[in-house]
Amino acid sequence: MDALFQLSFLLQGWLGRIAAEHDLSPVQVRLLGILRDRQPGMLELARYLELEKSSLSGLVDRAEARGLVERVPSSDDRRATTVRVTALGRQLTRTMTGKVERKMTALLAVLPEKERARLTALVTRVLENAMQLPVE
Amino acid sequence: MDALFQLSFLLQGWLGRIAAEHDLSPVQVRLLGILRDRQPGMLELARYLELEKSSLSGLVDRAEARGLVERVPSSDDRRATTVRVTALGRQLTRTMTGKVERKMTALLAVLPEKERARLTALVTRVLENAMQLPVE
DNA sequence: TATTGTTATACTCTATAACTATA
DNA sequence: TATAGTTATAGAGTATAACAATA
Repeated sequence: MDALFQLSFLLQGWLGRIAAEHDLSPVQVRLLGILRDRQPGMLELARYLELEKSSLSGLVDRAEARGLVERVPSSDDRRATTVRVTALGRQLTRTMTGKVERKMTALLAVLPEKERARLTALVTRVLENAMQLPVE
Repeated sequence: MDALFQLSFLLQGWLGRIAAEHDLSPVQVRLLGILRDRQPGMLELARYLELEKSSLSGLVDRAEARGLVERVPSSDDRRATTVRVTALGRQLTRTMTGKVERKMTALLAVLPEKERARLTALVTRVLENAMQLPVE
């Protein structure tokens, strides 16, 4: 259905512009989002982001140079490195999340509460179905 | 609302992967989509894509090198160039559109027809509201 | 002078291949 | 040998600034 795609372009456009206001690329935002409640190794992080490990090295380099994340040597494997979000990175994430939420609230304000709940329920069912779909 | 964002990531992920199967970037897909029913000038195209004109030069260069689009000199302004999709570009767009539509149909098949219609109506209302929202 | 477009340059993002260090 | 990660290299995508040609 076309409306859902249009909406997805709209939302992603917002995300991109809000990120750009803070000189972040979409992938840097995803990186910070993943690190919100995890401290994964480089390979694990590459898997989350669907990137090659070499791509991740540069990505983390740049985020680290900006003080948004930091590499922490793994204690039990001296080859391995984990990545942790810094206080600065966390604060930046919060700022952006707030902006996004305010936009989203304004967008959905057009619907009365009952219909908003119906929309959420329908989208949630669609998402649950998506999990079952063949990955292809 | 979080579910809508999740859905937007899912759909954009599909688009990206289907485009990658054909060695196209998301922006190349948008370029071809815009050219489906228009033959705009470079500046106009840059405005649609929200790019600098210099960025567009390279984008069109690469698409032209692959035979997907072609530059056509404007007849009434010798400075201006218009961009036209080729038969090959059009065919590629059709192929990808078909794949996306099939995925979308499978995704929404979880909802009975009546609820699918309700979802469309709700999303459409939200989109209409989005037009009214301050651009900022 | 203003507008349309390209070129030069620099940076981010990405992949592949080769490498280092550790397991 | 295998695994975790980095480095070297190359190409796409983007922006800013300087430029050429035409209006």
